Amino acid sequence: MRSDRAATLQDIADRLGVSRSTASFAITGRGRVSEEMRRRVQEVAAELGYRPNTVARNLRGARTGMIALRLPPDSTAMSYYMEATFGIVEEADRAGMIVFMLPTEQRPEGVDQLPADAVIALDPALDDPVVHLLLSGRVPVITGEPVPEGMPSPRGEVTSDHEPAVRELMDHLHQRGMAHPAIVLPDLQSHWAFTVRDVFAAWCAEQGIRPRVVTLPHPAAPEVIHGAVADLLREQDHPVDAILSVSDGTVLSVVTSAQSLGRRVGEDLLVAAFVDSEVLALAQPSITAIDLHPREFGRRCVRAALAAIDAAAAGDDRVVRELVPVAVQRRDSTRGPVAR
Amino acid sequence: MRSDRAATLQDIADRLGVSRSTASFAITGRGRVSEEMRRRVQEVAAELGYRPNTVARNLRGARTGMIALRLPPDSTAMSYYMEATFGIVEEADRAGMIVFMLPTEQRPEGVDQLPADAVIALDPALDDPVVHLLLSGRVPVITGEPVPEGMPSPRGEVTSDHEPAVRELMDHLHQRGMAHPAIVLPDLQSHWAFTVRDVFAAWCAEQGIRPRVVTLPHPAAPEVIHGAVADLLREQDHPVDAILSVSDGTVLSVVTSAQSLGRRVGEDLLVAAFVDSEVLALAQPSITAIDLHPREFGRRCVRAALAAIDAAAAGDDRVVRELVPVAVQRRDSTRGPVAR
DNA sequence: CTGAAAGCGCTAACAG
DNA sequence: CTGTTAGCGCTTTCAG
Repeated sequence: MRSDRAATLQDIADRLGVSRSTASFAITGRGRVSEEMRRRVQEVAAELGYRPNTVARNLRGARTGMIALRLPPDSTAMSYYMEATFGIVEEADRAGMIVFMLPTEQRPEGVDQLPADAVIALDPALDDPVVHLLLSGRVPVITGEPVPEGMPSPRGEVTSDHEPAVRELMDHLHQRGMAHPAIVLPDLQSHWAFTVRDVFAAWCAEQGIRPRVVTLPHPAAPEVIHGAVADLLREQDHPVDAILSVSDGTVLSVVTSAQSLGRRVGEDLLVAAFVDSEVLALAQPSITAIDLHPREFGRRCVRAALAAIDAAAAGDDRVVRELVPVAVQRRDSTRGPVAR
Repeated sequence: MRSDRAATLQDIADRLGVSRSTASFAITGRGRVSEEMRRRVQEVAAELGYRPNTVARNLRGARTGMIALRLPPDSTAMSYYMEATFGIVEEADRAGMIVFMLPTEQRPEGVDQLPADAVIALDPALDDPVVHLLLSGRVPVITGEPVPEGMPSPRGEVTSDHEPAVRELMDHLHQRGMAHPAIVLPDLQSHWAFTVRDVFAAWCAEQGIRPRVVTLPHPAAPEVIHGAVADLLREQDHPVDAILSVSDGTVLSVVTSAQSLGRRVGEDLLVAAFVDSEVLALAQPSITAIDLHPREFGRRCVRAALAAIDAAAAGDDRVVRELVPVAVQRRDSTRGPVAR
């Protein structure tokens, strides 16, 4: 029954012998139109399988109905970003918006004028030129995690509430007998990496413990991780009894390295990660980690983006801020000594 | 120097005292326009920071410039999809197109009339109603992996060349001493899962080996996997000496379960996965897997999509087909007995 | 309560 | 070689 080309407002109007505008008002529910008319329009619309042409609608409204999403380069392995992305897509969909992904190797040309109403940039890194361009462009940018010092300010910032969780994790490890912790950091120029490092250091200082920090290239090859773990476990004076790995991919290598060096993870060596992922629950022993609630985080990014779009339209240049709670997932890798 | 609103073709035209169309032709390079004129237009365009308004351009061209991407539900953990997505985004970008993601919980309403020039659906599952809707909709669909029997045919199919790789993997395991293999399958209604199962069964039949197939819910909880592995290893008559796990998340649990049951993976138990991911190289022992080249796969999907778009415009309804080679990554988990 | 008409920014006949 | 003009499908004043 339906023709090859999509039905337009004009088709509906013609069918009813009314004008386009009447049909439009009836469909959007915005204008003054009789109840009877609205009913008939809806009916014909349904019959013709009418879908408003979003392109035309957006052209008219000087909007695009789109949110651009920038993930950090080299993020492909982290399920965190995948989850966050789905959260973003889900919430955008509820607002009738579409999420498109920026290519990792974005050509800088034109990136300051994307066909989008807002950009969401997750974990913006200080050394990511694309993010710099984005931030100085025309479209409002919301970052997932704040921008590191030295970058232009975004129009919105959604932040995970890392500090209390990191402290809770440290306290938990302490309770389970940790005396000589080490942290394995990726060399990422992101706010998240910086925060975790600083809170770790602060906690250690408060406890009068020497903070051992190992920085590894990102992404790190297994041998590199293995070497770093071996170094930590072989230290003569105070062999490490807990290793905190910032990224979830790395922690698996940490565990297997430690095991191959004769350590029993969860017993004589505690291990945890600062970002959770499905495989950490599947591993054996299961690995304690901080659940960053990426899906909810993504949803909040979209809400911040919508707020920023409205604000920008109203000439309001306040920065939207949101804080997302996170949770420590205690698992077997930090259960502590079975027998002393 | 640049005003608040974005520059338009009219702005350029006014500045040069020419007409919009001249500016348009000069920018797109399509029309007949003097070299001199083109140069001046380009110059002013650069100066004003002109970017063509894609929304307007697409409205005019009755196109959207967008490709919709549908990932299977419950795919969040698999890095395969993330890689494939980046390949898709990258290649689409080269063609000046944008990739937006469909929400997992897509409302069926209107899905047959998406604002997209093509849809790419990865691993379409027989029981996914959204894919059915998509396939009977107006916009051409390209599937990554063929649709299972019983679904409408898509306009394009990109397939991984699984069979030779699965055979190569089986031969490899056989060489390394495998006598009693088992396969652990997720209960996915996808072509991929069906193919892998069938090739496994065929290979076993040719060798006169009894094919042991265990089907697990997807996603499977670690205890479930552990239970299945325990059953396989405890079989009295012919305890299994090789476990093939279809999904990459599951294989990690298989390894740790086997280890906790006293097996030495890579020595007295061979383990491999049918889809590779970064963590499999990082695990210890590193795990043999089939590298599906997801990035390249994604790129091919886009090329097929572009071909399908052109074909559809030309009224041509041939189905575009592509076969992507895959590669077995041999790692420590299938090294075989150190000493017999 | 409804119709006519303008226009969002762009492209592509068709004239000159 | 360039200008004029007519839309793409939609929303939204402004008249009636």
